[in-house]
Amino acid sequence: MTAEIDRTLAALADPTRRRIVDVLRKRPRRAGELAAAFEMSAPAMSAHLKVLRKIGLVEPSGLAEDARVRVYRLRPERFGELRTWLDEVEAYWDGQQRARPR
Amino acid sequence: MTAEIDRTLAALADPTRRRIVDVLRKRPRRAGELAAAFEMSAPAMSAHLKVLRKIGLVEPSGLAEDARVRVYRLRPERFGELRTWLDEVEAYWDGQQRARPR
DNA sequence: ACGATATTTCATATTTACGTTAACTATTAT
DNA sequence: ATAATAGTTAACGTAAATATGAAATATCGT
Repeated sequence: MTAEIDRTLAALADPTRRRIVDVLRKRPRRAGELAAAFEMSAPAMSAHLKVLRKIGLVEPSGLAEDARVRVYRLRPERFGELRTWLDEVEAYWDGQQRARPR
Repeated sequence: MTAEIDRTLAALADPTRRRIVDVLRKRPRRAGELAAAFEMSAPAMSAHLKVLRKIGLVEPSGLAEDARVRVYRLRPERFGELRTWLDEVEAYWDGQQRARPR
């Protein structure tokens, strides 16, 4: 679905959100932890997480001892469609066009 | 350079620009051809092409018979950094990092 | 030279995105 | 019960993105 690629790209276009992905790549984090790490208000971070959550790039793993906290983790499998599209774009090399002179 | 990934994502975040890439993936096109194909004014298309051109995702191939026209073509090698980042993100696997064959 | 054509730049209007503070909900602790 | 904590939602201001028409630039055709 090409609309999903668009939404994935829109979600990742914001530098803060892309860095959130980078941080979560190492390990899951609490929402407040992320807000502090990015020196940004909790509502602002919540909005970013909402965007990422809606397209499914991150997910709150509800298994915290304290039910107030939300630990977000990455869902790397959700990047697959974007990667497939990128593959196709780069396959242009194999198509009619030939390598550019260096 | 992580800033370049950010700029690449920003350039591709607009659905029109992503589709421009898709169209150019098949073959190079004239600017006016693209404006017509997307049912959009020439200035609007020109602005989109400027964004893509600035980060180097497309390039006007200046060797047209008619010097008025600009034929834009894709530069797929410019997607490499984004792809590398995507590879790293997908290397995350269920709470653990795991190597991924290239 | 003159008018038509292709594209970009300019000026401008509208929409959208992002950040902040305040308020709300739910949960934990004393 | 009351207060504190974690997070989200609401309201709102501002900055940036995108579209349009008009004008500018350059080239082609007659």
